[in-house]
Amino acid sequence: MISDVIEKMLIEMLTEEGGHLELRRNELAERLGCVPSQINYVISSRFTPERGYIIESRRGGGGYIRITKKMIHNNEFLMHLFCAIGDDIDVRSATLYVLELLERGLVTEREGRMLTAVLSVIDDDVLRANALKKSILALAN
Amino acid sequence: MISDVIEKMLIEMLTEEGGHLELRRNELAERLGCVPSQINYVISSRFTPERGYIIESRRGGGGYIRITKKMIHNNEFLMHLFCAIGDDIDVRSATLYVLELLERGLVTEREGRMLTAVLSVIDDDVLRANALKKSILALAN
DNA sequence: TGTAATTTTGACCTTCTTTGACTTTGACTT
DNA sequence: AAGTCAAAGTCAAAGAAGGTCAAAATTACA
Repeated sequence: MISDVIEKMLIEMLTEEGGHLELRRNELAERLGCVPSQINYVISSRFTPERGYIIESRRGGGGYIRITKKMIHNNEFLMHLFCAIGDDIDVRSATLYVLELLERGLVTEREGRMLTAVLSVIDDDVLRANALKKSILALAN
Repeated sequence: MISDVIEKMLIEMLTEEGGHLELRRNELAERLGCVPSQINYVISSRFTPERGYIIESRRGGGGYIRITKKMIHNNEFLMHLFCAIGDDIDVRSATLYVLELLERGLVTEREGRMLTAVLSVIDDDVLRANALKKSILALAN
């Protein structure tokens, strides 16, 4: 299965480069003999934020796809929290989580304020869950 | 990408000269090996008033392009930012704003990462604008 | 073995950059 | 004042990426 090959290759490159990788989609697809959108498929199905990856990209001339691996796995509590969040979360619970982060000194007071502020603006539980998870990822490393 | 090279060069010159710069378009284009209008492209796509640049120019003999980086103070900047956000904002612009907050030392790198993470998750321009504004408020006090 | 999930492909879209032909403006001559 | 030349400005077309989505193919599984 070509997807597995791509995944392995990306992971290998990623560990070689120390968790940070920038690639040219078309060039890579060419090298692997697959269509470019296959790369997107692999990325969106395996390099998800749930697994600690952050994806950024840019189109046009000089475009790229950037993959960053966040090491949240070396923090037991963050990991636990991450899983506990689930697919959706209401404002109240989210606020409680932030409070807990604060108590454990994993975020500063300012960061905590910012987080609660943002999370309370979001009016969708799924979106809020994603936002919280991504924030936690951003804190890691 | 030649545009990035030009941008870097201009920024470098700009900081060297203390935020003020006057250049000859054709001469610069020649030196960089690109068409003159490329300079215009870079200026209009990266040295925008939104990012605090002021562009003036004159045609004809002895013509020039002048770039000035407006140095406003933090409070003023927050004010400006707050207004500039408006009722809605797309991910790209939002990210640029966060970058500027970072450059001014108004947020730490962690805070910046958190902010961009959250803002990129939000899929509605109006919601994103509100989130960004609230965050900025959370920064004050 | 039939159905659901996953993977593969490709046509079409959006964004960003590069280039060049053509336009406008300003200074200097005559 | 008219003409000329030296800038800079504009704009649209072409080029260079990456993104999306849905249909087709394949694989997993009850």
